[in-house]
Amino acid sequence: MSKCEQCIVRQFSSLNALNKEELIKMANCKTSYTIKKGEPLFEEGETVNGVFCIKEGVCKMTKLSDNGKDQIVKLAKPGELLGQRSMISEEAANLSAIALEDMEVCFIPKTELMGFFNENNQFSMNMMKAICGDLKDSDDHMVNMAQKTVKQRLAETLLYLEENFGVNEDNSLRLQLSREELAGLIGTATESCIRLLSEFNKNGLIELAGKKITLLEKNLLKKIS
Amino acid sequence: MSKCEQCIVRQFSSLNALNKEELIKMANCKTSYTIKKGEPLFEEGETVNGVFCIKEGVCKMTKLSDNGKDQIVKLAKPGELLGQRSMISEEAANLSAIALEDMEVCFIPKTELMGFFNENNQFSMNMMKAICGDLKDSDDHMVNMAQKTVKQRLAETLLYLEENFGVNEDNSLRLQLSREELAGLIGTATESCIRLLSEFNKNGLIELAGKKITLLEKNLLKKIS
DNA sequence: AATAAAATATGATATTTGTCATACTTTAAG
DNA sequence: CTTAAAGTATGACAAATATCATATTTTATT
Repeated sequence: MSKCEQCIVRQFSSLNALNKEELIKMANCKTSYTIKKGEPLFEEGETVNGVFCIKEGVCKMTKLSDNGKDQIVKLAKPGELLGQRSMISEEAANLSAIALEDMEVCFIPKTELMGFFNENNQFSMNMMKAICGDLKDSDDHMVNMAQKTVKQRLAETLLYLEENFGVNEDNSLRLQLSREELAGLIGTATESCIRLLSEFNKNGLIELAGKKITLLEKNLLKKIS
Repeated sequence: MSKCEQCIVRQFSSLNALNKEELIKMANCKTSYTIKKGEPLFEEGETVNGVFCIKEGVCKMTKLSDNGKDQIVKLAKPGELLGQRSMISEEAANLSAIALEDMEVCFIPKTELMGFFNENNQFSMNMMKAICGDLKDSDDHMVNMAQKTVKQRLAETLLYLEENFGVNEDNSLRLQLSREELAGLIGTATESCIRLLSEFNKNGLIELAGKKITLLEKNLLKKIS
């Protein structure tokens, strides 16, 4: 069993408030999982009795809309915790978490975390701040969905993907989403997404090479968004 | 200075976890305000060093979009606390809070609340749950914005307004929003909102009488949404 | 009560976006 | 390597929505 104490990603999450003793306790009760690309960590409606800590890989948090399309509500990367909201609300998961890459995650059971809540105020505070951050992001995202055109949202999302998930050596976006996923993220039909990508490509804003997307004119993209 | 102990709305918010002693402390540091319809409690970008507790009246939480339109992110009613997110994140307000009716609110300074956080775990937990509830609502709202048509969102919103804010004696929606505000809530142009209201009216789903809106065929509205 | 201002309503039209059909390309499976 | 399946691309068209213009109604102000 690996030690939480030595886990690098811990520093980037609410867990950085835990002391040595608490980390040892946590290491003893956590479970580690390997999740393959495309597999779920948990799905909408499931009861998640604890929290997942992402050690490696990126996942999408999606919600199935009435029209049958999966809306991507959020992308989560190493260091982030998943499932906090459902755990705290004591409700079933509102979103599904699906691996976009092979992932390594640890599961920390609710009972353990609740103990930390009661004993470690800084930890509670960190957790609250994380959720508050999610709330702000969600509100902002909602306003964009409501008020911006698909073109604006695509431009914005491309910039977001580069900023938050980086690029490969060839400058293409590191996180490769399918066109369908990208459409789900910006909230549009897959064909519309493809069409606009083609347009951006023709206009020299981006370069398309198979699944690879490279941002060429970030200033112009910013202007569009 | 009125006593928090005897305030009815307290029971509906996170504050219901406070004990007698804490309530007395709070009563001594809180400030009460009367806010007239149309006036702001606080605005986007302001620093809010505490939390507002709504005693009476409803307010809208809005965000100004780049296109100049005000998107209503949330409606808040008596018992709800406002400004928690900014306070906890230690950031400027992300949203403006504007009174939709004459309001009575109390302001509780941050310093006081932080003390309660540290001493009263149930209070922290309540606050977290409230924010988690907001996050779920926001995520759901976002998916609706992205995936539903304006017509669906209007139908859904009308039902939401009746369910959450009730009706007058004549069965019309108690909370009267202007067409512009309603448009801001469902995320569309004012004209589109008016047009669809007219359509619903013609089809007998609702009845329009000036600013008054009465839901006639809730089952059909539900079907549409 | 008279007038101005704001809100509501509706038509005409342009734009955006979704849907369906189909072709092409890449990936996966045998 | 071959074939099927999935993903990507594009055209044609329909539907949804925004925008602009203008009329009507309501509300506020003097």
